[in-house]
Amino acid sequence: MNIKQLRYVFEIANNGFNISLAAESLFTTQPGVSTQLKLLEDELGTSIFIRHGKRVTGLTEAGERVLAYAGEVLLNVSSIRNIGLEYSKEDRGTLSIATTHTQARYALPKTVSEFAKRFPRVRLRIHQGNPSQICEMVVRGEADFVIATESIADYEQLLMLPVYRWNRCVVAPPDHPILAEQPLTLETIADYPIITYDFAFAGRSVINKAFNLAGIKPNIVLTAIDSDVIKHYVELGMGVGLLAHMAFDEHKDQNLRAADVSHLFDYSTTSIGVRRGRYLRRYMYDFIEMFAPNYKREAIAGKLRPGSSIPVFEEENLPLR
Amino acid sequence: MNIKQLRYVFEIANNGFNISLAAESLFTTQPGVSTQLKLLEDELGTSIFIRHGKRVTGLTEAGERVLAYAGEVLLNVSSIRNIGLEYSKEDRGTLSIATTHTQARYALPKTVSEFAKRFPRVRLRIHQGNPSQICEMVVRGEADFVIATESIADYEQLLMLPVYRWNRCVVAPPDHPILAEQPLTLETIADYPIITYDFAFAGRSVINKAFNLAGIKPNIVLTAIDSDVIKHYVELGMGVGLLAHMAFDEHKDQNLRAADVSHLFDYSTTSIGVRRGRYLRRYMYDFIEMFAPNYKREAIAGKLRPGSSIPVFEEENLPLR
DNA sequence: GATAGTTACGGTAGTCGTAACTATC
DNA sequence: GATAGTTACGACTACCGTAACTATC
Repeated sequence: MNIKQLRYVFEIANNGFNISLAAESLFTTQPGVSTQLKLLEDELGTSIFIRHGKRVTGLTEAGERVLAYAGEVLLNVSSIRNIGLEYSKEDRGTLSIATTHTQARYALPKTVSEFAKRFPRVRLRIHQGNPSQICEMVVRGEADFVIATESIADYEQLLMLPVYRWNRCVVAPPDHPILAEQPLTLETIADYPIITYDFAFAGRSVINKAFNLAGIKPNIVLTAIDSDVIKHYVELGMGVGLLAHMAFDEHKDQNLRAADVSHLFDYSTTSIGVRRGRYLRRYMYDFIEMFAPNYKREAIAGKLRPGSSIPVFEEENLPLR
Repeated sequence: MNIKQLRYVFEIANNGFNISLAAESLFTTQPGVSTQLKLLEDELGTSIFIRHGKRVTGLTEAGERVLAYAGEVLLNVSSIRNIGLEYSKEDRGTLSIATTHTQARYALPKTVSEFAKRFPRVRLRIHQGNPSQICEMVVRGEADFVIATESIADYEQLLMLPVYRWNRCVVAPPDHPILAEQPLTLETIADYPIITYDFAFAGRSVINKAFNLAGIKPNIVLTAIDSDVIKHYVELGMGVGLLAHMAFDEHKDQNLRAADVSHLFDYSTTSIGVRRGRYLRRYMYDFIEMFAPNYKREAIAGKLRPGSSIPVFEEENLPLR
């Protein structure tokens, strides 16, 4: 058994059980992957993948278990590599953040540019996706952090640090009648066509919950994954926008007006998530601290160590944005 | 980087930073270990061990971290091997129990012989040592289980399952005056020379605590790691024995009489401990269930998975022995 | 001078890519 | 017939053990 074989297994499973694809993403040839897989299966005395004739189609029961441990090995190996880099090339490296559009566009820029100034030799990478996609990127080790809102408490392998809470506002063109309604109620909002986030996304479920509880069926005419897209369609007059407070900027969005609706919806919490059991470079801790000043290096390091208990973080006293 | 190199690092650290010794315990040659270590250090770009000239004397800061992750890798690799065995040689394997003399001699025989009958092709191995030794054997992966009393809550890497509670009795030759004293008090016991367990051991601290609280200084004339040794010296008239209830057998110990002293000392809890993040063979779960029927396979498996929270087990309703 | 570790060297074995072959859809 | 996977083969590389050398205690 060797690390390469475990990586091959991992990659085959993450490429739809297609050995040729896996080989490509491993920058090697298909027969090589095939042979190494066979060697590993022979050594273990049991097959890892289910085969229909020659085609690989899924994991055996043993394979599922092997895959889980193989993933851990790869994670640990990458941690060791990172330790090497930490002590040999202190100021160089990569920081890979997986996040949603809203965070990338409205919450992160300040921290990211500060970080880039402080660590000019660290390459930054921002990946976008929906909450489950970005979480899985971190679980698989393809990204260092995930920054997203809710729905991410489900990943046992992620350590989630709540950072701030936020709520929503209604946006509309300056002359829109909804802006005259005081105070805004769910009923009023439901009178108009609504444009808001896609269901898979950032706090959308909170919106649904509020309307459901009130027994109101809102008229959602358009959903998007992206605050800018929502705002654009609101400008075109397609309806009123319902979006995160931070996504509205009085100066930039001069064609729109916003009205706070914090009283109508639950607050959502945005968290930063890291893979448990992973070694984090010092600059990664610094990034966390820049984004969420209440999380100090040592506190997180302790929680990340394998075998440490799942901490429950206070969500009450988080800053609002 | 490869698994072998990580194993070498691990073994060097566990052999007092002596490369020659490590090579021996790895069944290979010293130059081989030396070379591979150098290769790994070169690849990581940082040294793992502190060197005085050519002598290796300790771990660098980076090395400490590397070692921790290397240990995880080796654990995961052995888990994968075990999965292979589980699915290819279901009924064959090894079960390695690290425990104290008292457990091995008085608590385990019934379970062990039952187990041997049910799994005739599983090789059994019982290691003895003091609580910290045997815990570390499990942490290092040299044993599958540790069965011991207290002082083992400190190992974050071990999942401890409390199994039963027990207390102590005083033993003495049949004509000894202490047997006439009713009821027995700490003061009375302290009037006689006492023979009991070594300090490193099984519930010895509970004994100290009781005397300390009462402000009494007991006259402990002899300590041993072994109930049989204690009983032997009691038979010789050197003093009264203070030992675990289960270590006294009315039929076999006909030269001695026992008096219960549960009212004088706190109960001690004996637990079975397994390394977190390790894959356990089915027969291992069966062993646990035979020794502690309230622990079912699925419950433990869930707790063992990496990243799962540290469970707190009830100690209140445990059986007494 | 005994113990511990590194460097040098050669035979062996494992690895990887190309090519040919086979099976599935 | 196109896609997916295995087997075969040869060049190359890595590995391991012996031996010689060097440093520490």
